[in-house]
Amino acid sequence: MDSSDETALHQDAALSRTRLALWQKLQKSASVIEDELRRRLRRDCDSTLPRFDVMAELAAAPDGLKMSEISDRLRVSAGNVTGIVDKLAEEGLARRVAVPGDRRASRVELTEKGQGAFAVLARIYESWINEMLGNLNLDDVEGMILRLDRLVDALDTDEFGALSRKSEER
Amino acid sequence: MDSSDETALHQDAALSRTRLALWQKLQKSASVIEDELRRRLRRDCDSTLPRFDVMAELAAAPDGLKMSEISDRLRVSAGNVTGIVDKLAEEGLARRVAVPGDRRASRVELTEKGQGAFAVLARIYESWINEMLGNLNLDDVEGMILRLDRLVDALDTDEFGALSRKSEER
DNA sequence: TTTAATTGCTTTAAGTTTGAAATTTCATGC
DNA sequence: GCATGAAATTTCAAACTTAAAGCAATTAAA
Repeated sequence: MDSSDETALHQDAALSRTRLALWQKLQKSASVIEDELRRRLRRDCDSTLPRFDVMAELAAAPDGLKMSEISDRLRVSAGNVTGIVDKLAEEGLARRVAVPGDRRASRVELTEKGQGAFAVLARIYESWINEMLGNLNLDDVEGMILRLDRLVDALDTDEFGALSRKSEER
Repeated sequence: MDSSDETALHQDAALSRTRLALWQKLQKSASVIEDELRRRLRRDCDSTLPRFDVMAELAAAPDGLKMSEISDRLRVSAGNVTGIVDKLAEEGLARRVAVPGDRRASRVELTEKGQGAFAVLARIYESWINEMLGNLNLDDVEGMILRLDRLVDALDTDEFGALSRKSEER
């Protein structure tokens, strides 16, 4: 092994360490923000993050979504979606609609009440995010989006099982 | 309201939207990576992410940590830490040590077996991260670290309750 | 057809996580 | 001393999650 090989190895190792540090910061940021969102949703809106996430997916899908589509997009188990949708339905925020031609499946959609409730929630939610990310300026935000897009592309591509489905399906 | 006010408002609204988009990407990246780590830890190492996280904190603290310190640093409930440490202790990977002068508290530290086990885990873990973040080069990584540091600083500063404790205590 | 395989969803059991008591110990003021 | 409040953990119940099993309906094959 000559010295240029050694240098290359050393650089690889250093980059690996730096990537690890990045992951730790990414993880911490995400969990700090998520915890705070959870707390505020519970405290101020009598709701939860999983419910908000499901409603957000439904609000973005004018024709509703099948249970399996919700489960794929949010990357949570099918059984879990059943429970969340059950509760939204109990509260009159969402409903299951029969799919003509397939009696196994059902489409889930927001009720009018659900749409109204989500519209309120979404505004508050965005303002919270805007507050929490308040010290990142436009350049920062765009720079990070650029790099995260690249990261997500790689994660989707790199086989990582169940998680690539989302982009494949679109 | 004159036109310059309107422009300013519009820019604020646009920035708010962009920040929201950033958060969504951040959240997705983190959860995709986390899910994959969870899966691999279970499949290849017969372990879990919370256990790994606790061991990592302990490994980085030569004198061990109090239960409350673990709970603060990982931002999980105190009751949860009790359970995780119980299991690590059962398996001989960690132990509780009495704190002289305070019979309420106990200090948790890795056993030698625990240190050995963690050393192995940590190498594998870093290689996984290095693989998953493989398409981010040094510039990307450093650019993101820079911005995430600023974000974390703001999150710590901005009162956000329980979450600022970590940095305050150091 | 009849059979087999797949799909979409729900149910169940087991394990996590949390938030709120409950417990024990420490610290302080009186 | 003694009472009161705070601190460090643990216990406990409720909510959430997942993986696996189960069902019913659909599709494909023989």
